[in-house]
Amino acid sequence: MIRIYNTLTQKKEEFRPIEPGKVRMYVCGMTVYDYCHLGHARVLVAFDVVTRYLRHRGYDVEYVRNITDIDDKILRRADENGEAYTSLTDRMIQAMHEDEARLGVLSPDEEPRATAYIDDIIAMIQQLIAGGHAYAADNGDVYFSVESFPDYGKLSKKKLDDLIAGARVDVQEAKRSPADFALWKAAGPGEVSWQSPWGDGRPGWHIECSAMSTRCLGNTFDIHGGGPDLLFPHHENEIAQSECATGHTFVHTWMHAGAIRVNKEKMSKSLGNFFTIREILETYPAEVVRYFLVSSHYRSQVDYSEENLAEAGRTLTRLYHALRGIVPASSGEVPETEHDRRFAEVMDDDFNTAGAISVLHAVANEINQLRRDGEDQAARRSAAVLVRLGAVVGLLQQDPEAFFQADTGSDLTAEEIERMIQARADARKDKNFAEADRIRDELADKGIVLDDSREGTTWRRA
RNA sequence: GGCGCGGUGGCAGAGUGGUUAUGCAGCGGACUGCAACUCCGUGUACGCCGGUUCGAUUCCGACCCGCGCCUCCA
Repeated sequence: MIRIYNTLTQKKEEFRPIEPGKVRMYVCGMTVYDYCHLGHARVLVAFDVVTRYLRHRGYDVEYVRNITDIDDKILRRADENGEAYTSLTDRMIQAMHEDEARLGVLSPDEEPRATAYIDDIIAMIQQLIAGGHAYAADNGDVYFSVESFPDYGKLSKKKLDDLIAGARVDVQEAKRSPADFALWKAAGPGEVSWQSPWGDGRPGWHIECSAMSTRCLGNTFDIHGGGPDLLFPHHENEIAQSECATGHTFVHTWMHAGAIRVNKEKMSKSLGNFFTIREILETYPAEVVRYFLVSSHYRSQVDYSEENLAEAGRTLTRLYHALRGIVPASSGEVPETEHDRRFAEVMDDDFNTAGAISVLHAVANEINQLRRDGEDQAARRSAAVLVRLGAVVGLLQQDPEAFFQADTGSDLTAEEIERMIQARADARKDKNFAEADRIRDELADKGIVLDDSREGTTWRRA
């Protein structure tokens, strides 16, 4: 039985999909006006693990993650760049797909783009107006009337009175209440726009997710996820829009990832302290970044630091060492082990990847012991377990040599390194240890570490 | 101010009413020409004060500290 923490009820609940065996999940994806940063990576990886694990447990998962490709920030950035907004969004979408692939994030089943759902968006706004939940203002905007939805605030636990009194929200003449938010924004002269019953304009920020999720997954679906800062207002507003438009419960389980921090401050656009994924991947192997993200629980806050990434690298290296130089048995031939059961036990508890990783280490330890004792067949079976459990969290799927020898940052080619290793082997045979050590030191200076074993010497990047 | 989350060993990070998290780093030993890798062994923990309990790091309350959202942000 899988238990998931539900932001709506603020507790872990037994997960029961609406349709047995089938999971419908929607995750808020990117607004594509810039490269993805580490915070995006966290959400991508977190829900990638959720999807992989649910499938591992036998569920048929329909995973939808949208792309918001029309929005004020996009238009502003395109304008600054002097390019068409579609050229900006095309570029950023392609970059996002590259980043995802490098992090081992599987593609969602559907990736709806807001601009392809304008008709659905307009239809939903019409439903809201017809139901008395929205109104067209004199300026051509259409607003959602927050007071028309008694449950407003149920996700973020906010009281409408506090929101209005706090009123850091836009106070605009056209709004009936300061907490009302735009469903449709009238276009200014020369701005990108679509035709609508209220004049030319574009969708507001929140409506596209309501329209796309409903269109792709139905009025009510199982899981809706996203980053921590979407909880309010974005997800709160989605609930209001969808439940008022359809008359049905929108989502059963709300999941939110924890924030990434840098130097004890939240990493955010407004603070300007964010790292893009591609920036980080210049310094660290992608799988190390993924390991770093998976090594703590998806809801906890994590601190990005060089020290933490370096440690993730050392730890992942240990796991790959266990797999080095042996061919895992075929997984189908290895029945469920105690490790598989333990892994499922911790993952069933709200996707506890930190606990799952401790199981991975236990398996690696077992492999190393078996190899020490010459139990090669048993070691191959345990290796199969390690690889199949690693797959569920998206780790350890590379050939170990590829992991060890990629991105050396060294000028030496593999051939040159092999030649030096051979020269060292010759020197050792002649008991010329001074020369052997000189070669080893020279390689170390260039970021190459040697590992000696009975079978010979292998190398890896430091 | 409103709402919410958290304080675990040198560091990272799970978890539990009484019994080993795990990893990194450290220390001792084995292996090694010496190292690295690996193996064996090993130390240091649950913010503070009360309460409940036979027993609390784990439940309850107060306090201190940190953080997030309330504004574009994943």
